[in-house]
Amino acid sequence: MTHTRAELEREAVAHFKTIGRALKTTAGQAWMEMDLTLPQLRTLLILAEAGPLVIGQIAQRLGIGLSTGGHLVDRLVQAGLAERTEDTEDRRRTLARLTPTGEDLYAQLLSRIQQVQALIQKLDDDDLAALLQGLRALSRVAEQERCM
Amino acid sequence: MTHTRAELEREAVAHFKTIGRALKTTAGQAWMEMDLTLPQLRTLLILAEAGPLVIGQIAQRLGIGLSTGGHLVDRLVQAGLAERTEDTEDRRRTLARLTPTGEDLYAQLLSRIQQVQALIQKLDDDDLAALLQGLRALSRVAEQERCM
DNA sequence: CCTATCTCAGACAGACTGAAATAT
DNA sequence: CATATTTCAGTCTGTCTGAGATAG
Repeated sequence: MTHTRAELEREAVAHFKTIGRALKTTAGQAWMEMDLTLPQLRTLLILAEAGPLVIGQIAQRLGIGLSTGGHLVDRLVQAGLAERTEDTEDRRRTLARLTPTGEDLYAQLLSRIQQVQALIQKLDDDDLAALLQGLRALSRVAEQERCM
Repeated sequence: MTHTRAELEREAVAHFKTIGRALKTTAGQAWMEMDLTLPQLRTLLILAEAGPLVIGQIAQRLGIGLSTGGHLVDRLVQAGLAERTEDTEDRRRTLARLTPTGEDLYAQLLSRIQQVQALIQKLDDDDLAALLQGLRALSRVAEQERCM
């Protein structure tokens, strides 16, 4: 074995960087063309990660007033990125959720998962199997981190 | 072999999602606390990915006037995220580059590479070797994509 | 004189708030 | 009456532009 553990770790990090850079090159366009403000983007992010939410919860998470929260959801709805639904349990509430367009934008900007998927499909069976073993281990430690 | 190729691909994508979600949970805080506007964030992104640039190039990439470009760099400088340097070849020009603080913010928000590094260090040797084989292949196809 | 940047004044959009109106 | 949301002023901050000032 000519490589130390530390060298292997560095190489893995370097590969993540390379892959990230390649994805960003194609995703950079989305960042430049996007017509959202940061509060709107934060709202998109919250909806993408915390599922359908009522206005009050969104406002609370953003640390802003109810009025502003409703307004921000408005903007996303007008942009076709979110939609309002009635809460069947309490009809006073309004649930906000992302539309498929909104999910797409989120994926393009932040998760880029579709691009990763495209790359994975190009791997040969052997590399895929190896990647899978590594990812299983990685997502295991990631989950452990999360619960601590 | 009980798993089809498509199933393995799906599992790999699912693991990427899991890992991404775990990282975002810790990075979500950064998005909420950050005190930048979107044009400022775009400037940060450009500087992070295209290295030191003169004001004119930044303005051109953002598709805005020189005046606004300079102003945006100002904000980043005031926030301690960027710094101005003299261009030694043409002293009329001002080079803008990210400070370490700026690089950190970018990494936290978009590349999250430090967090990935922390996870990698927790893998055992066998899983790391497997991950490495997969990543080598993945970054190879990513590079190919980029040049097309 | 030309070029790169900064400064200044002003228009405009969006975030945000609190109070009143509305719906359940 | 209580709660969730919307509507309605009104303020504030940041973007953006274009003209003129400054430096090389």
